Amino acid sequence: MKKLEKEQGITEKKDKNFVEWYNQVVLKAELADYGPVRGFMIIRPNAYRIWETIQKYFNNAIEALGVSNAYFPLLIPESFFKKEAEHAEGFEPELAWIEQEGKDVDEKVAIRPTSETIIYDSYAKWIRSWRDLPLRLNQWCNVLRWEVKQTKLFLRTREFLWQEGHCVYETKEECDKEVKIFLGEYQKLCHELLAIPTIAGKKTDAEKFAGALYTLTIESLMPDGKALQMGTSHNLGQDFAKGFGISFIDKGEKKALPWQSSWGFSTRLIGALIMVHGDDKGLVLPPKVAHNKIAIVPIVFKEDKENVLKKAKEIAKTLKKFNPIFDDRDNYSPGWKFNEWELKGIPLRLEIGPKDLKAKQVVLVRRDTGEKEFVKFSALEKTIPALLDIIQSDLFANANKLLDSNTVKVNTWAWFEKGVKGGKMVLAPFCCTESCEEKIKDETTATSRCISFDQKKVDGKCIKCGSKAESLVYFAKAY
RNA sequence: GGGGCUGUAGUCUAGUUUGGUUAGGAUUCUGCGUUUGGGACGCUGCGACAGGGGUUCAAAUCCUCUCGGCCCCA
Repeated sequence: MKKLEKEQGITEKKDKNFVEWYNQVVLKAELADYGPVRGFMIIRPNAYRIWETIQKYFNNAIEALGVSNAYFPLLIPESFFKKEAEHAEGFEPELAWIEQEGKDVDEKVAIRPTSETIIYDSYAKWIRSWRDLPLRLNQWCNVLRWEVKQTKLFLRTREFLWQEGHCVYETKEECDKEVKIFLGEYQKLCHELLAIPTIAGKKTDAEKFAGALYTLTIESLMPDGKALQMGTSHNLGQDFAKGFGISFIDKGEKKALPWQSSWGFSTRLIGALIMVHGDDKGLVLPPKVAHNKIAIVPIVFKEDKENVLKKAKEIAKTLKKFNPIFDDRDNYSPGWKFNEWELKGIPLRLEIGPKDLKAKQVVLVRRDTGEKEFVKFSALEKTIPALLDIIQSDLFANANKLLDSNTVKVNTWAWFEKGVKGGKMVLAPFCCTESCEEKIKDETTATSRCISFDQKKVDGKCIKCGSKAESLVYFAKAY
């Protein structure tokens, strides 16, 4: 019996061997699988559901902000990469070029690593007047970046799914404002839907998006002490407009260059979700992310079999809006089913057996805490939504505690080193020069995560070089 | 970029040191029956040496190349 447990459940402890634990959860909860080509993953239905939930949530949010969805081509002509030098330089090492041997090809093409260039080529044709602005489009798609680093399911794969928003504005002010608004939407998505707390800020020049004026980011800390970038929003300035010939006639009847933004998050978020909430039994889904919020397990014996099943089915029907899984498989024991639904992260389990039938009640069990509660049939429809809300907010509160207790403010190099080596998110005064950033990376492997939005007075000295600090900056080892 | 480990069924694994039965076991899966309050049991059936080349009477085992997987460090 023990052997069985070992082979089918999660056998690694989250706090003992995090890497192996993570792989087991992803594979055994049937979230993803390895593809036949190195660095590519198969997203299985359990994870794709999560992605669809995220999409639905986010589509609602951006629609309210005047963003429409669209789709642009997968392949990008080589010449497009030459129109914005910094951008091209940043992505060049990771581009995958299509080779068509023996065929007559006009121009070399690459698979998109991101879609700025191909989208802005169209924008140049579409934008004529200030009346065409602002233009706000988003696309859901896959992108390809030929990573040479170790790949990791959801966190770093060569192909991944994401959304990328691309907006065009008349003025810098408008652009600045909305770059921040979209970042705020990301933060809301992480906090409210995924129950993952984040820190918001601005990237240093060394870490900003290739070709951007500046990049805003939200960052979270994973349980193994590595930071994960959850979403970024860039003010691209006017360089892309220049490069791609996007211009408009402004209200003063003069030709003007617009300001542009782009913003994105990827299926990485699913990786974060697994890492932050999962436990030694497997995945833990926040109720709002879970498509199936309840697993109903009837406990049937020979005698009362028919009655128990009948009542269980009836309950399943009344709880339809929670998309319950009705598990009446007779080839598995109840214990087996409990373990399976725990592994897969279903937020609530509802047990009903002959004893419960007599007492007109069911047993409700929370996935996150394992807490059991007897609930009368009549109270079910009220209790369940309330319980789901509590689970959602408890998960966020716990994750928040973890982030809080692992965020430290330091002002000496010794504390800094100790902090980042101990897997903390470290807030330190920093001069923001690339040379200092490079040194820190060499010595500690930590990188700057963001310049905190929360800048009271900075009168300290740079943690590394000792010259006057410019800002308070978060540092951590990162994914 | 540097280093290490590894490849036997869907999964885990024995066998490799010292070449030699029909490659053994567990689990999954198929089917039947008995079961069911924390990974049930009996019987039945299916399923594997990553690939190429070499050495040999004989290769999962030795040599070699290729392909793949995993981990650590920069």
